[in-house]
Amino acid sequence: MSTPSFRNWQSVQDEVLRRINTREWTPGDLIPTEAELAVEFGCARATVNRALREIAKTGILDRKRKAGTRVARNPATKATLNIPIIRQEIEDKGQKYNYSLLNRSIETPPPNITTSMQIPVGSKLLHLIALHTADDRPFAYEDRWINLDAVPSAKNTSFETVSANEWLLMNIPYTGGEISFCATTATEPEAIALDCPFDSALFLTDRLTWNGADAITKLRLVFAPGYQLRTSF
Amino acid sequence: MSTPSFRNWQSVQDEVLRRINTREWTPGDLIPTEAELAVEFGCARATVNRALREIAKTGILDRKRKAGTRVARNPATKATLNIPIIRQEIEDKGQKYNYSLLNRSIETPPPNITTSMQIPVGSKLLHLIALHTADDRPFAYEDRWINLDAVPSAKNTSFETVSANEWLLMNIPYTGGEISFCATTATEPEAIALDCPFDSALFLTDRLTWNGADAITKLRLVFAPGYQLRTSF
DNA sequence: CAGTGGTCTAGACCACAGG
DNA sequence: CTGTGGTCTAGACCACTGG
Repeated sequence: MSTPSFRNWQSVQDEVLRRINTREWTPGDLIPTEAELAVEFGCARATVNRALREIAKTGILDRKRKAGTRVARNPATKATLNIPIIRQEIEDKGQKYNYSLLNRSIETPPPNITTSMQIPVGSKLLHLIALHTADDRPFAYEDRWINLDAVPSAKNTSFETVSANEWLLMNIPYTGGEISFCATTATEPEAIALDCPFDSALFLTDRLTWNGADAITKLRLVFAPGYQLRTSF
Repeated sequence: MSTPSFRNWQSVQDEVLRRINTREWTPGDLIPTEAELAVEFGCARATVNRALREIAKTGILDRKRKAGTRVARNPATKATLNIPIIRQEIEDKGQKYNYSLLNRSIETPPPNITTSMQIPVGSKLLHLIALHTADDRPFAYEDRWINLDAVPSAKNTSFETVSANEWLLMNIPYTGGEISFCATTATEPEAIALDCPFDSALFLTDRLTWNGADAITKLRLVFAPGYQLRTSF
């Protein structure tokens, strides 16, 4: 068998994936070492390393020093979600975006907010409620708390024309966060703002953003009926 | 300012992210070239390349040949979703998993299935309906179509003890797929199987899996009330 | 056309963990 | 202790694309 030449890491990656898909290497198998593959493929070890590293990141391969590289037994599918600014999400669909602030106040938040944001009980946070619309129809209802200790400049911002969504992204750095999705029925203010029946099934996003150890903002986004979150893997 | 030495790509990455977070480099800015940074950091260009490449993958940097590297203006947050086998998802929570097949038949699917799977109208597919339970309580209701042309061996599999979920993963390679999430109200059979009211808001996952150009399976998963999908970024 | 990122190479050293 | 992956280096060539 004349081995064709694999001169770049992508072709090496393709070949490795082919061998996995054709069961030439089956789940649980130890595959040859980088050095061996480099010889076989006629390329440098760094090239093989790059290819295998990228595959390992998808979970299809498990790599351990000394133990070698194995085909994973139960590769949990991984998909990458894009979480755009709402305005962009709407404008990308060719629709007209609009934003309106329904409420702005500084309050003591309910306990579930303080605990998830890890903030002293009794702290006051900026509480914003807003509605995002697409082509003048309700799109998403936003209920947000902002940590004024971490974002003092929010105190002097009205958020009447610029959504907190965009303002925070443009002005406040963050290092990470958590996000969760679920289905819920509308609360009364949500049903009114989104102009849908009280018992509608709505898609809900809950988001918490951190800058280092400081909670920046906690956000509850309820989408109008029909919303879908999509991605591919 | 005495520049400390950055001898590995992770420390270079940290330093670059620090400069972005501190607004030393602001969104839209062109940052120095790899070669310049390599000199400044006292490391090889490949090291800088690795660091910048990884950052670019998160969307925080935009890189273009000749144009250079810029701090992205609207970095859409990216989160990685783990889509485990349902059994693992349940067992990871320390609960007892059970699976039962409610229906198995070979049918002509409704048109929305044939179109999304890009299959000739009138083709017959294997149709499975199953219930996954956690600690003997309904967890998810599965409605699945399997393309027998792409997976002929499914015809001889009962799917009574092994869920299609696991059987397919263990036996059939795939190259990619699409997934979407939304909220829905229960259909009658779903409400009965999941033992919840008809108007419950349920979390729904729709999944389509491909092997090259062949659709393998299309799956509608409806979760019992309270289900949450979580991740971090 | 020329500047920038993208990649490959050959060799080297290191870190980790299996036996 | 030794084999394996993880990474760094210096140099080179290539590919794309902006001007």
